[in-house]
Parts: sequence; C-alpha cells; structure tokens
Amino acid sequence: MNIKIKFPDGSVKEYPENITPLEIAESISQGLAKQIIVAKLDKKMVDLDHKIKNNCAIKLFKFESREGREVYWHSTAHLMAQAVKEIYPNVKVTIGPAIENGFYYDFDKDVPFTDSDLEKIEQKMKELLTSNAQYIRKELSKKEAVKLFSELKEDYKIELLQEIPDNETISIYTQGEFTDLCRGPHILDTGKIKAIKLLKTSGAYWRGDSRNKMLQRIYGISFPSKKELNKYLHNLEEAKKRDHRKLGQELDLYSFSDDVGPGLVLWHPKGAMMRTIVEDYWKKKHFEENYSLVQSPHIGKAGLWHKSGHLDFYKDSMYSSIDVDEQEYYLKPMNCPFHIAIYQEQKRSYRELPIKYAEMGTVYRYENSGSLHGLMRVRGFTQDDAHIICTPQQLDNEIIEVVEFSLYMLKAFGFEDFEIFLSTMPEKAVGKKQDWDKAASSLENALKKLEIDYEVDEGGGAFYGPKIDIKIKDALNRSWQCSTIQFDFNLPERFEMEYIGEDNLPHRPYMVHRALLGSIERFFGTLIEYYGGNFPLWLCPTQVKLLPISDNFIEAAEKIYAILIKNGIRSEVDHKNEKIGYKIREAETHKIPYMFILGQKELDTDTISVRRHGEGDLGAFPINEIIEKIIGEIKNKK
RNA sequence: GCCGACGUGGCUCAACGGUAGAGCACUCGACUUGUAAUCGAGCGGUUGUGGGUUCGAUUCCUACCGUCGGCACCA
Repeated sequence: MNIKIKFPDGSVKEYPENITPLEIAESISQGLAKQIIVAKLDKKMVDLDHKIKNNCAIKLFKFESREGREVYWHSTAHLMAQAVKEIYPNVKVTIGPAIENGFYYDFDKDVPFTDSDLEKIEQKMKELLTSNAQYIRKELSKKEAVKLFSELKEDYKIELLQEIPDNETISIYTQGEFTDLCRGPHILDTGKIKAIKLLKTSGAYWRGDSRNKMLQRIYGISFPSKKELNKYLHNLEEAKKRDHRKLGQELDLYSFSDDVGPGLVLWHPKGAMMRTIVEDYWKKKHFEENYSLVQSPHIGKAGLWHKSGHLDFYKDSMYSSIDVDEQEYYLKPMNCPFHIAIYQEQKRSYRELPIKYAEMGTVYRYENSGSLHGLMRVRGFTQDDAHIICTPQQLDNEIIEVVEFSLYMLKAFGFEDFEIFLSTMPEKAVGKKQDWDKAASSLENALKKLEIDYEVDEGGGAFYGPKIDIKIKDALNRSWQCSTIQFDFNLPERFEMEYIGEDNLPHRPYMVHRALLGSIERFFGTLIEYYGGNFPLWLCPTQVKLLPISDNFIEAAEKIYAILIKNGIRSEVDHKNEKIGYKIREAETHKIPYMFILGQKELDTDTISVRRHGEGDLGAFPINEIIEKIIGEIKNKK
C-alpha cells in the first residue's frame, strides 16, 4: 500500500508504506540524502530511519537549519557521555542538551574535570567516531526502563523517569556500549560528526537548583567539517576582541580598582565624556517627552526601606546599614521611594496626571561576587529611571508611549538587534489577579499595536507587577537586560499614594517604573561591544586627532585645534616627537575616527590631509569643508 | 554564593626552590620626519595579601582578596 507524502513546496508524492525519511531524501538526490540530519513528520521530529506508516507532511533538515544543528549537537553530547563513561566508569550521567552554540553534558563526578581530562575525552570521542557506531532507538515501558537504568546505576536517569507517567512509552538510544534515556531524535550514526571541540568545564547545579548537588558540566561543539569548526573558533577569537573589558582598558574608558572595591566603576575622562554625551542626549529627549527631572539622595532611613518592602524582599542584596546619629540609613537599591516622596509632598489632582519623574539615579546593590561582570553587572550603577504615575484611564496610552520611546532611544544609539520579553505573574506576587491581568494586557496591547515581536516569559514578572524587558546580546552572545518597563502594584499601596479625582474623592494611581537604557554602565558596556570600540562620531570622546608631520608644525596644528574646538569638535594635538607613521598607528589603534595630517604641503595649499579610521587617506580638504562634513556627520549620529 | 582556572613593573608576557627578565608605554638625547611602530640611553617590580614548609619561596602548601569561565541569583 502506498502513502502520500506532502513536501514543503506543496507537492505530493506517493511512496510505499514503511519508507524512511532517508529513503525519501535519496529518491530526491544523493546529495540531499548525505546532508540531512533529521526529519519532521507533520509536527513530530523523527529519526531518519523512522518507518513512515501514514500520509503526512515531511520536512527534511540539514545541519544549516536550527533543527538540524540541535539534533546534531545533541547526538554529539551523547557521544561525549559515551567517551566519559569509557574513561571514568563510575561517573553518573545526567542530562546533555544542545544549546544555541553546541551542547553540554552534566556529569556527577567527585573530582572535577581538568583541562587535560577534556583533551582525553575529546581524543576518546574521536576514537569512537572511527567505529562509526549507529544511534539505535529502542522503545520500552517505564518499568523496563527503570530496571535498565537501575542495573546501570544511573540514579539521575531514574529520577527523571519517575516524573514520566507510568503508561508512557520510553525511548532509549544506544550507540556502541552506551545507552541513554532520550526522547530523540538523533543522527543515524556517529560518522556524520567530523569535527569536535570541547570548550570548557564548569560546575552546574542538578536541575538548575542551587539547593541541589553541583555537577560537572562540559561544554563542546561539533561540525560536519573541520573547516566549519575552525571558522567557529576563529569567530570566537574575533568576538573576544570586542569584549568591553578589553576595549575599556585599551581605549582608557573606565577601570575597577582593588582598593576601591569590586563592581564599583571608575570612569576615566574618555569614558566619562561618552557617558556625559549619552546623558545629555537622554535629558534632552526626556524634556521633549514631558518628563520632569528630579534628583534624590544616595541614602535614606531604614523606615523608608521597610515601608517600601525592600528590606523584606531584598535585604540580602542591599549594602548593610549606616549608622547616622543613632538612626539607621541604607544606600539606595532603587530610586522609587524618593520619587514617591516627591509625589506625596502635595495633594495631587487628576488634572496633574500623568506625572513622570525621571532621574539618572545611582543605586547600590550587593551583587553576588560570582555574578560581577565588567560593566554588565556591577554593585554601583546609574539607572536612567523614571516613574510614571497615572490614572487607570491613562494607562494604555502611557504604556504605548513609553514602549515607543524605549525603542526610539535604543535605535538612536544604533541598536537594531534586541529581544523583547513580556513577563507575567510569578508564583510569589502581590496585588490582585485582575489588576495583573489588566496591566499585562495593557503591556501586551502596546506591543501588538506597535507590531513588535516578543516572547512571553511566563511567571517571569517581578513580585510586584508584570513587565516588558528588552535584552541586548554581548560580543560572546550572552544576553543582558537593558530596557525595562514594570508595573508596580506594591508601592502605591504601601505608600498609600493618592490623587483626587473628578469626583472629589481620593483614588489610588497606577505606577510604572521604567528604565530605557537600563543601567548606564551596562548600556555603555553593550555599546562598546556592539561597535567593537569604533563608535559613531557623535559618541567618540576624541573625534579628531591632529598629527603634525614634525615638531615644526605643532604650532599650525594648535591653530586648527582652536578652530575645531570652537566648532564643538572634540580634538587633540599629538605632541609626540615621532614620525607620522607612528602617530597614525597610535591614532588608529585608539580608534580615533578622524586624523588630520599637517605638514608643509598643507600649509602651502591651506588644506589639511584627512585620514579616516579604518578607511585610510581621504585626501586634502580646506578646513571649512571638512569641519562642515564632520558637523554633518555628528548631527546624523553616524 | 557554588565549581574550576588564574594573579609577576602602567600594559602584554617570560623565568624559576638560590632575593626577577623582555617588548610596549613613560623620561631624556639624537634625528625633523608624509599615511599603521626611527635609533640610543634611562626610570620602573619587597612577583595580589597574610600565614606555613624550607638554610632559602615569586616558585611548594594554606587562608583570604581579586579576575576569568560557567552555575545559581538579577527588585
């Protein structure tokens, strides 16, 4: 009997029953058959030797597809587990999924893996490859599976099995001597894996819970060719050059000091200059958006933080108290209570709302030592914070405006690539369910109305309200939260915030916290990595460096410098007694966008020779012309 | 916080159970220079901190601090 197979292009072909995806691929072309990794029948991913029984739609995946890579890497993880078990038979296996770039496998092993263990394991994997073992799927009952893994003494697998319903069919995969509990699918045989690299080891808690035992994780990656692996490793090296910690030092933007303390940033002149430009732009835009700028102190009395709930919920991550005149004070971990205090200085009318208080507020949080990371995660940072206090009727519109504003800001700094999340009510939460729903739908409506793609992070909201987060990835693909727009059902209640409505009765306002850039420190870090230190001209701390050909032209350079400064162009004169090649090299390595070269030739023709970073010699320009060009570029934020 | 690795002049790195060496940077001198490193000289480190082993430690052990890679956390 024949069955009908529908292809993604809509065409339908008939095949005999029990045909496999691999055979179907072979019927199309040998080339395709060689490349495919896995197949999808209707909505189910299956092995390539899966016997097809019914009419269905088929989709074949190569390594180039996300699905293909996932299966490929997952199969490599099995291979790694096999290698580990052969070298260390007493190690217990746990789970080993594919991740965005490669795979990992967690093992329970008393002594952590060392770098040389990694080499041994990699070597063993390559050895195992030569046997070209097949990944053989077997289905069995839960009872049988429990028996099998008990015999293998794989306790973690038994724990996993226990969570599967009793009547469900369990699948296991075996390659060579190694059998793993696994839903699949897998590649057909290890022969497809051509290049492997084990990248790093680390500790990782069983099931991601810090109360559980710490396991030993190995990360790795694999490719169908050595060439692709090398390319990946090369890209990794290139990405490391964009690391904001490396560039921050090289470009003399900021530093940390052991004497000052971990996670406390020292902004050097060039970094502080850039920060000032960011903040000035931010302020200008906030005035345009009808925000009122406020400023608040760095510490406040304990009572304030009790009332706000911060001491209940976050005491462990607040710096310890400061004793002032026998009163307890705390460094602020958030700006909200101060903004609320400003709001409450007067009786507020509905006519005043919405009130939007904004502040570049520097807050201090005692972050775990292990989580500190350059500028991305620090202990003292400045939030571009604001609190929108409005009536329920104003809410939807305010949310739309703030989401738009947020994207506008990120785009102004050149960011196009970010991920947006809508986080909903967590298990532990304050406020009424109906308020949460209203707030969440208001957030969702704004995203939909603005036609923004987003993911829902179920239960990912703060305890006090749902939120929209925007995350940006760093050079090494780690993602960091920047913008955040958060509802707060907690503080208006706790502080008994009110406004007098049209009905002459007090009402509780809605409050939204929002930070568009997030933390200035983190934002600056992502900015560095995004541009790899080659900032758009308007942000560059030094826009033009004047390079006299010899000492004899320093004076002439100083004159041009004065003109540039007068035109608002940030410039420097190179006073070094060096050859022009040296000065150019130094300016290039410092990623200075414009180099003005000045010698006899230029003096004679009343021009300057212009060199652009990364582009090279642009030729000679009359000074006015090049100033105009530069000013234009700054205005266009290029 | 947890697991692991690491910590040598401002930076990048070397050496080693016998009181540290190079390049760059910096200072000085010579050269007065044409689109990514001119030459020479000099300055600069109680090898993260404390304790221990040893005749002797930067090297070995240990605790702490910090950094890095993950995990957990992230209002």
